Amino acid sequence: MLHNEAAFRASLSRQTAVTAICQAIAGWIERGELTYNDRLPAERLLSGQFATTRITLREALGQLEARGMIYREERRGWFVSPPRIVYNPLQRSHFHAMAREQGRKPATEVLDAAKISGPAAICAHLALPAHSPVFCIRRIRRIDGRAVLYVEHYLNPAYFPAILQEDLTSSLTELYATRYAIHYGKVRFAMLPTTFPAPASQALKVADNSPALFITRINRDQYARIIDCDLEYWRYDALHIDVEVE
Amino acid sequence: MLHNEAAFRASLSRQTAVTAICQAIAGWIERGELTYNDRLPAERLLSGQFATTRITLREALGQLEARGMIYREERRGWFVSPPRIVYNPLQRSHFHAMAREQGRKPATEVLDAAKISGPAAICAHLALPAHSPVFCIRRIRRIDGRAVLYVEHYLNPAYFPAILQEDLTSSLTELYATRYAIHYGKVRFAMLPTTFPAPASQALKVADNSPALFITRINRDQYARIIDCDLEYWRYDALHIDVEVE
DNA sequence: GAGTGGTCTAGACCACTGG
DNA sequence: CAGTGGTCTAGACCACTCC
Repeated sequence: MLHNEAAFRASLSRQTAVTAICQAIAGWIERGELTYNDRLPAERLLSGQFATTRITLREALGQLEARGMIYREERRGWFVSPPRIVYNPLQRSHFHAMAREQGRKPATEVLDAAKISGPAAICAHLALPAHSPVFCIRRIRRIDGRAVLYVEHYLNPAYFPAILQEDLTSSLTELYATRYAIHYGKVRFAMLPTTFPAPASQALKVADNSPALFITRINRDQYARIIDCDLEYWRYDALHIDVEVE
Repeated sequence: MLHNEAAFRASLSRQTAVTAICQAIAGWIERGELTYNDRLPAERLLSGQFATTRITLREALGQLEARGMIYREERRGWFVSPPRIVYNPLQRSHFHAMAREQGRKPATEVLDAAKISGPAAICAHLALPAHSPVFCIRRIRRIDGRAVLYVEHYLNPAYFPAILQEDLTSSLTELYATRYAIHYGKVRFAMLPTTFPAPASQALKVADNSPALFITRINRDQYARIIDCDLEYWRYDALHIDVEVE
């Protein structure tokens, strides 16, 4: 099959402008000339350096983004991706502890928290009748200053009276334990790659079409009661999932 | 903050050519005017229909691809994505059974199978000394004819004498059970989003920069011995991970 | 061989960020 | 307000697929 042979050679030796640019920039990062969270030079500058157009340059940047080597902040520029956080969704999530164990600096911001009429899908997760009242807490989480996670927590209000008056900036896990004597038990989670929904991309300052890892967790307590569920949208280059069953 | 207000309004009401095209094509799919694995009209045709350039049109197609609504085959065109396969990596993987349970048609192709000197990383996974001989089986898997998975299996040869002479097109799980009386026990898996490596993109006929879900599984048998590990590269729009611990 | 997607050029204007 | 990224135009040639 000469056709396939030719295709194969081409795919091996193909040296398009885009791949050349990718290799050059990847080289800067590997050799440490650019490090974590450093900003790349402006697109017009780079396209000049590589003697090409912005369109072509942006194609290359998009490929490096897809590989998780760089990321962008809406209208601010391109940055070198820091190492991924190793995350086991089956463990009781304690974001701050997890980050610190890996030598990273965590931070949490509460966007808002309210009692709402639960959307049908959420109530189904919580095993409640549709439109039941639920607590909704929306937060974003940072690693080393970079916003990596937009999360909506939905709580069964029966188990957490007056929790909206508490300080929701710290760990919910801890709050559950100290204030309500509720501990996480079994977890179920689902995960699929998509893009950020509008509220998430706004909060994280990413382009609203950029890819994300969407993780749903349904959490039970020590009595196997469903106590809450999380809808998590992660920057997809921030995560390394690692699951080991005990 | 007038700045933020303006930004917010813009982001809500923004109706760029790209988003308009996305909505139009998404509408075709939602209304069933295009269904699973249908090919979209040619790019030049579409760009004419939307009175725009191919660059802009391709931007829109790229966004729909990121959402998992459409996919492309290298130089063949754009197609409507079929529903995702629900996959629990903690369960003993039986690809064919899993697909059939979900009403899909599975297929497997063996690319090659050989005894090789194990790369260091693989030997570490298998708890073998570096460069130990291992069996390497490379396969691709299809759902309803669409190649969705490129996988490299690495087997500890001590447990599977002469397995390379067997028919490797069917389930390894079954082969292990019937021929070697070995059954899967505990599993560990890691997962991270990246892009396809060259051999995978070639085998699956995807652009070599396109995003993929990279899943590593390390499998133990009923005696908790590590028997094999899999390096799986999935089309990222083909999967819906769902993990429930027993 | 016709038509397709993959790549690329050489510009332009706008909306936003940051000093 | 200068500079940036986001968006868009109107073309072009090449390598490949499919008939």
